[in-house]
Amino acid sequence: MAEAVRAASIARRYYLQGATKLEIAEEFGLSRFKVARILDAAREDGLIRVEFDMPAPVDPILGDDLRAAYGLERALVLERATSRGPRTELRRRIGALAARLLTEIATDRDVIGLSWARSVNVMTELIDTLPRCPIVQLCGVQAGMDMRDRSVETVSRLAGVSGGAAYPIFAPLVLPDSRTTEILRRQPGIAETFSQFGNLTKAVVSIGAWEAGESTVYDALSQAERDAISKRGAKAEVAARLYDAEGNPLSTGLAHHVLAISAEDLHRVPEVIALGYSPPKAEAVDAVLRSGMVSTLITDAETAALTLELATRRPLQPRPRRGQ
Amino acid sequence: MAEAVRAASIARRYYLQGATKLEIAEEFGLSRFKVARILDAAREDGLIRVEFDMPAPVDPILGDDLRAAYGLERALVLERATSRGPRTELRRRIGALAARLLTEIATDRDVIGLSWARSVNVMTELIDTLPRCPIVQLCGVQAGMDMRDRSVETVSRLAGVSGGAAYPIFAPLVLPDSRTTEILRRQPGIAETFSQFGNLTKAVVSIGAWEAGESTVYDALSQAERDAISKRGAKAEVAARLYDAEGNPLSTGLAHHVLAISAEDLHRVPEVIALGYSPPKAEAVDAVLRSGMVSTLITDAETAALTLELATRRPLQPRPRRGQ
DNA sequence: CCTACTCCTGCTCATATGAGCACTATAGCA
DNA sequence: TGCTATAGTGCTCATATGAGCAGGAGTAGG
Repeated sequence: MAEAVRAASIARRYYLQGATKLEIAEEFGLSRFKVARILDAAREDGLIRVEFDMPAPVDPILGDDLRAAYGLERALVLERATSRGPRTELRRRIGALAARLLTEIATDRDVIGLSWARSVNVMTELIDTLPRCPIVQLCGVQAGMDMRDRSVETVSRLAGVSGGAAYPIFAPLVLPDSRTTEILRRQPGIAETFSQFGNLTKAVVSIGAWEAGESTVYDALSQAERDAISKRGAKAEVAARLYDAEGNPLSTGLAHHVLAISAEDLHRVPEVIALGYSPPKAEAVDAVLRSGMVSTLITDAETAALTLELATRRPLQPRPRRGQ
Repeated sequence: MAEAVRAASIARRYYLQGATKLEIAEEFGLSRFKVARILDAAREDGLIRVEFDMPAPVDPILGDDLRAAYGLERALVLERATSRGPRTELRRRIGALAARLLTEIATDRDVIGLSWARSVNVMTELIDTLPRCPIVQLCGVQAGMDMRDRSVETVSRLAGVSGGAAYPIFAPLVLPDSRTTEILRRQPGIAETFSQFGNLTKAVVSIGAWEAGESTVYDALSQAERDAISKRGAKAEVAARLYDAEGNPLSTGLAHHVLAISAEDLHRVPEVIALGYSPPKAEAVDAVLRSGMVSTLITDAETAALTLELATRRPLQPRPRRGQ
């Protein structure tokens, strides 16, 4: 106990008051080596707990582990205590985190892309200030989604908040055939939006799992096409683009009848913020993170833990994002 | 928030995983200076909290502050949550801390002195193992104290546990006059005990305040003598020796009719463990600590906080203990 | 009594780090 | 436009620090 008390004193001087080990050694009449060993031992024995006062309900440890495991720029993990509750509540919290992050990191030189997803919509609703920058819709509107919340206007709304230009896509995400898709893509407004994809500096997307209820695209297809895509190994969907378990983009027939940014264009965006929450999506999150496309992941604690397990279980070849 | 998350990641890598700032800088693509600044800022902003898992119910922060303020070797402060309750309960907890400390730091080369006090008695009752070392009674028995708990035998009991020699004083602490005192001091058993005072390596004493109910010696004197001593500026009493508010030993008439170790001999003991608990004793604790005699203080959280205030209020000339 | 062993300590030297400075970029303002 | 203020950055060099090692104290076993 006497040891522990002394160790605590030393730790406080060192960690909190920033004293040098040499100073501490003199104060306590020890050699600096002894001080170093006491501190190391205290850390290893768990005598010292370093905790973090986060300004948001995020779990810094899970976040940091995810960041390190997948080579992300950062990961915001909704802390466990706040991860409970119905899915809509979880979505609201995830959206709030994303809103806060985007508000914080957006500058007036950004070009911001938004994919279609309920969580992204929640995010836009929670943003009330944003630098003057263009807002670009990354994919068509999912017909199956609830339109009553005026989600079609999300891009315009956010552009209104920002004061920048809006590049919406007033067309469905999934179309019956490639011909219709091509025609729509060449439509004046839509073509203009597509032309912005090369200028994007930030994108907010949602991660879907390739199973019922975990991807609005999945839910919109025929059972035949769902199965065909499943057979190709699709595990995850981002902006109607598919990825296998290793994070490789899959080119399937789907690619030709959706109105959405291409996987390549999305990969080229310097900052991709991906929202992927709720445990059933863990595998999909793992897959998308393996693609190296994501710079920031926003998820909940439970999904984070599951995803981390997947990361540990299967070796992860370092595939760093550009500029990291 | 993005900043905070990054800072937390960095702090975790640095503090918990022991990474060097250079490594962290490379990982995060920052300069090592930036990393240092982030860590400094995180500390200053209170983003990082260092907590301690103490193996005893002690408050490491109050203890460390007391230690630093008075130049002690250490201070054990009973944590606030456990400082509540009736005085006997508090005494039991303080005694338990002292028992644990003494058990831990005693070696077979020690000569241990005990002053008379209820808290010291509680301590001895809670000690069940001790290296083989002599136990020396530092002062006579306070007649007013409750004898039913066989406290007179404390020294013998502890010597029994230790297996070492016992040097008791079977005589009252306060005597009617100096002549009786001198005669008793020369009595065979008592003289032998007094001759051990020069060999003491550790002493456990209690701090009394010079007011009713806060010092058994005070309570044992006539009102006339109490007042006379008060007028001399006495604030604290340790082993029937008196100290003024500055921690200077006072020589009063009392010195000549008590059977106890002299202030000088007590000062010479390398390790003096002082028990001073309950808020009314804060001033006395402050006074005794100013004497530079104490190496270890054991107190409760409330008293510790009050004493700290006194230390801050009145400048404290550095008067370090020997060998520190 | 020695020997081998472990544990603990503090040393050397290469490396990491901090204090203070100089430089750049941006902003506010005349 | 140019000026100053301010904040942020990364440099130099003296200092602090860690890894690994060597010596000493204690100890169990021969």
